[in-house]
Amino acid sequence: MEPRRSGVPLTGRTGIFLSRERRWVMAAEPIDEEIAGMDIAVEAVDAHAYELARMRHSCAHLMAEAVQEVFPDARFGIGPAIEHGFYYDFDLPRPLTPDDLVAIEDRMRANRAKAEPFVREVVSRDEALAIFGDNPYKVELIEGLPDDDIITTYKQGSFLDLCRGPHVPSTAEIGPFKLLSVAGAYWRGDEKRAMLQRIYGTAWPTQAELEGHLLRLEEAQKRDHRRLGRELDLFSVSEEIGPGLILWHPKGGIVRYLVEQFEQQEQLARGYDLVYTPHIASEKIYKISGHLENYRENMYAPMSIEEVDYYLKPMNCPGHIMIYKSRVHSYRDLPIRFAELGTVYRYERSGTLHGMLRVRGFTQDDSHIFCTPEQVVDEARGVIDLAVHMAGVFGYDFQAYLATRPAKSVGSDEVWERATTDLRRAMEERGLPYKLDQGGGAFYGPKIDIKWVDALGREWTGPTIQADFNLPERFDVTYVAEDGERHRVAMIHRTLLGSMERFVGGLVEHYAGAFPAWLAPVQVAVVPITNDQVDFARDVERRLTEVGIRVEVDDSRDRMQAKIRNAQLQKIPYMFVIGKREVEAGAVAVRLRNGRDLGAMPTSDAVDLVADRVASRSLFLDGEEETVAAALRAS
RNA sequence: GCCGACCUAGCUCAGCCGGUAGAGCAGCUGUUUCGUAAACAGCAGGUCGCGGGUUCGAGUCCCGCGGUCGGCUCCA
Repeated sequence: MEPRRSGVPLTGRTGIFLSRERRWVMAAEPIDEEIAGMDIAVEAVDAHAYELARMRHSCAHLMAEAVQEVFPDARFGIGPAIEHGFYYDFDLPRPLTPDDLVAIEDRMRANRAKAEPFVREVVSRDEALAIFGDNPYKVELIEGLPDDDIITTYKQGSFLDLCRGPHVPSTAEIGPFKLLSVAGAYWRGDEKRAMLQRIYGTAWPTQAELEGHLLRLEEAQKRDHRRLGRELDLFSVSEEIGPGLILWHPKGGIVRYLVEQFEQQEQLARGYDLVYTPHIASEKIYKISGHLENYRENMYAPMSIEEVDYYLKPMNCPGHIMIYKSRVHSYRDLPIRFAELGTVYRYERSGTLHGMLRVRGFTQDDSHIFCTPEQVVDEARGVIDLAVHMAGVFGYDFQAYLATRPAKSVGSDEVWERATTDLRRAMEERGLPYKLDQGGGAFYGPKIDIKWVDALGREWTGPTIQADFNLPERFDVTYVAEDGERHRVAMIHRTLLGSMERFVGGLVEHYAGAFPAWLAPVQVAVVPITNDQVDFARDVERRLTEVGIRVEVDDSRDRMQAKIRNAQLQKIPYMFVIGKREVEAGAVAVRLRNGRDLGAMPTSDAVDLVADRVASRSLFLDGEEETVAAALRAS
């Protein structure tokens, strides 16, 4: 049988699969055909993951049973296992309250204790329709099943559900769980359809694992860039300025500046040219580019300037193309790499805004590479090199994806084939392992997506390298080849960090606000113990400032303990404590923000230590940290 | 945009069944000058998100709007 949309033949295999939506998809045991309508990107047929997902899915049923007890009129949607737990969607007579969750959880525990068996039964289509006839959601699911599909139900206790399974033998085998939140969710993810109430929960084999997971959630909360952004005075959002528009405070500004400087230097060293393009542009350009046709819902209303409509730019590509087209280019000029920290404005629906991570105005580290078709592989490889380098500097792991042709797209099959092969080759030649993101490409071309994997194992938008067949056509972008004829140029869009907003927001969470020395807004806090040491502290400040180190002297009337605590809370990497002894010895006592006390050392040594760590963009504050980290990696 | 929750001092949060706003931290002033995560005291600070309604009386109840949060959808 031909898999419909999956691209991964599953027939005859047993197991579970992690779909592109990061939802665990369970197959019957054994699979007698492919999973209907599922867009499978990643397969994970390992026994442990299988059992975990099975247990979580059973927990979803346990929850549904409890909901049915509390709300006899409830109609049930779907209840799959997901990455760390499960959810179930319900159509209920009234909104759920936090108290409901507690009640449902209590019933779940009681029902689990009954050790009810999960009973599988094969039913005919007509039987299924009869059983679930009063539930339009289940009816729709049944009607969507292929004609020859085997339809099964599972029952535990009083709860009967249309379900492909599999399940654990009895509710007693469901591990420790906790219900986490209620949220609205469209039926079948379609915003034109009914909104159901979704309860999210998490479940684990052991209590320790459950607690571990809850602890990780807490840790993620502590790292929330919105909270740290306020505590560390990095940025804010003002209702008066407007939602989704970021105000960068001085301390956030310096971090952004340093990241930008670093990236610009790297680009200049790799043959990029820096360009600048305006924030608004005439409608003429967006008619040619197709943005008014295809992207209008993300663009802000135009302003009229002497009878012509002008738009805030949602992308930088048109500007870069116009720079390219300002003269005729020989094949000898290519590749040409235009880079710009381009600020763009896009309309985002209010409900999607999220701190610095999802905003309405942002600055992309954008670049467009114009080259010959033959140069695409080399150029893509060059970008990958740079991307891998950046990941290393910021201390991210990464995972690459090759996103292929989506259903709605432009261009011929052979052009797609060629570009996809080029991107694939670039990764393979570079030895970069990647996963397939079937149908995840842009409408105008395939792309490589590299996701940063942060300190908590979460994936973030990272570098993306996209081939574009659309714009070179629309703008008729050409070069003159050796044969003296004009040929169509190949164009690559690429961004490394994505946007400064999202990247710096992500960095805050990755580092939990404790930036490495080179990025720390304040690198050294000088702490005189009493007023008698302030003059010496000023001296130390001067010496640090002279070598470009950002320093603050805490000459407040606080006690030393309070000064240290404040520096600590600001996550300042180095504290130079100065008492009577240090002044006499011309020394400073160095304390790291991790609590380690390096003791007194000559001021010049301390300055050198910091300067060295800054210059090398080290992720570690001193040699010992490095050693410990290396040992952890090795183990 | 949709579903739900929330919005009280710069921050974190109290505020009962409607009776006229409170704490800690931060800030300011004073005293203290002290060896590795919070000295002590005083002062000041709020159209309780905004607008309307119910009521003798609204931070508390109702409606509308805005914003935030958790999701859905979408995405750099």
